[in-house]
Amino acid sequence: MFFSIDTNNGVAIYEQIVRQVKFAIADKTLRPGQLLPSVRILSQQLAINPNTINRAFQQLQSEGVLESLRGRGLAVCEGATLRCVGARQELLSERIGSVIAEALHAGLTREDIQAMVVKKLDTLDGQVETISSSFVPPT
Amino acid sequence: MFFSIDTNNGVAIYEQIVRQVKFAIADKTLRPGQLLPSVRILSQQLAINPNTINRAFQQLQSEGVLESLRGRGLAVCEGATLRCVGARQELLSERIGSVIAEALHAGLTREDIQAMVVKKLDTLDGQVETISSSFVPPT
Amino acid sequence: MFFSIDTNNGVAIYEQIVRQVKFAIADKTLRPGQLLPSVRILSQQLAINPNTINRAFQQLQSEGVLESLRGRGLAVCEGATLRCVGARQELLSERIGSVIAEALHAGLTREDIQAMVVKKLDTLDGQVETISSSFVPPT
Amino acid sequence: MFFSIDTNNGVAIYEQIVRQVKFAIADKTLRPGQLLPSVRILSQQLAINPNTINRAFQQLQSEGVLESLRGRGLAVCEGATLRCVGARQELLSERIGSVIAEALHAGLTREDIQAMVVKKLDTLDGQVETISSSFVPPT
DNA sequence: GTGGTCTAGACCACA
DNA sequence: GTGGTCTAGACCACA
Repeated sequence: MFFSIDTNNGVAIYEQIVRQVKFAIADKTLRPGQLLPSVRILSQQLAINPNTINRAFQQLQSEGVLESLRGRGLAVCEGATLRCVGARQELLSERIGSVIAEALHAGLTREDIQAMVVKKLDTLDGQVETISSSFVPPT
Repeated sequence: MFFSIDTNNGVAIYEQIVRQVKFAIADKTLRPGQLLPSVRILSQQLAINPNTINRAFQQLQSEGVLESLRGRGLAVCEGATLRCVGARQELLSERIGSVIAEALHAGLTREDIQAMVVKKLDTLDGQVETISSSFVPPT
Repeated sequence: MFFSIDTNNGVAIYEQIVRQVKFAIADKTLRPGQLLPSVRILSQQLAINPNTINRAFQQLQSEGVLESLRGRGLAVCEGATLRCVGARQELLSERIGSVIAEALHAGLTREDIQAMVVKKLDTLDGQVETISSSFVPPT
Repeated sequence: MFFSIDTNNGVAIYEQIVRQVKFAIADKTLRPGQLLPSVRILSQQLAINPNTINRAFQQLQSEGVLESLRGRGLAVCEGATLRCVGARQELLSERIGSVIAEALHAGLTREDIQAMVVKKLDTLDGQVETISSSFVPPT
């Protein structure tokens, strides 16, 4: 399962799902044509109300990332991979920018901030299996 | 003025105010005994409803950061500085951790993430004080 | 319904609600895990604005007495019973102390005050359960 | 000085002054014709804004308890003593009733409440010099 | 249905 | 002038 929901980070749950679907597509964990887990199953696994999953999937359809295959479920659209790589870059960049802006505004120095980032990377990176990145560096 | 409100970053306005007051105290921009700008004035300057300011200030009182001086205004409590330095550390650490967890989950490597952080630092820190950076700002 | 609001006794409405929720928990009228009546319903029954109810509930959350179950309502926290028993003792003791201090200051004797208390107990306690009183109710 | 102001008991400051003037008159600490301390002096002694004292004194004039003597100050009205004795009875009875109602509502028994009253009397009565009471028992 | 946030505007006590 | 409380009503996320 490629979703992990954090109900205390201020990001709406449906928004977290939207982001993570895009990330999984950028990642090629989900490839064009591939079906997503059903709303019912996801709702059980994440202990999230189906309406919330639905709302996320509807937004992904309206953005042309997912498409409905009658009677089969929701599949990743053709050409979504590239767009999701771009979207990932943008989504993460925005959030990182917002956090760093707050930290600078709070009076921390570059060095303070970089130290905190490294510390968090040390803590969190170990917890995830290392995956070779398909990340496209900032333009 | 030491407040800057972003109505689109998912963080509630009153919560942003709470954080920034704590930051300003940690910063010694606001010192114990000092009066805060009045609710009405802040409300005008930030174009935020007075009730929203009030809610933030109520929370800060309940946390022992501010105290009400009847008819005069709200003042920073004695001993708030140290506690706010701790709070600042915690608040920023949490948010940075959340963003980095998301970035790792999205498949980025340590190096990808650090590169994005440096890029943002160059952009944002440069807006304040270009000299302090040893990197060439990208603009 | 375990709430009774008096809009003319100087105590803020939201504060009366906070106290009475704690009393009901101390009382075991409300037990840990149990859901409270919804804001909308309480607001109708008490003829009080929902925001006022909300404010009381917010405070109870910040004190760790209630917790929000997303989309379901507000529940009594585990372990709240004991803390509310202590809080009840303290809240009532404070108010009784304040009234007695005023009565003594006004020149009444211990005996005067105790007589007034007995009289009030006879009147008010009789309204609930006349049998429990060993005094003859005055009215 | 016969005033003692408690800014944390929920009763408005001007209301506390009104009550205590009436108590002092009921008590014969203040007798008809006698002048009250000036607003300026009271304001200094109580560390209360003169406007607040003024508001209390205006209410006492409008109730016929005090009268203005041109160029001399405010004096206790003729016949105020008896009315203040009645008022004292009523004011204290109301407040005591309100507290006892709350305690009963909170689930305490008569015995619980009387025990708390006795305990408070033991604590507080010692602090005040014993004064023979001119208290009129409940009708 | 649930609570959470925000705006708009009133009235009050106090300095 | 200051903050504190309350009402009225809107919109949102979630179950």
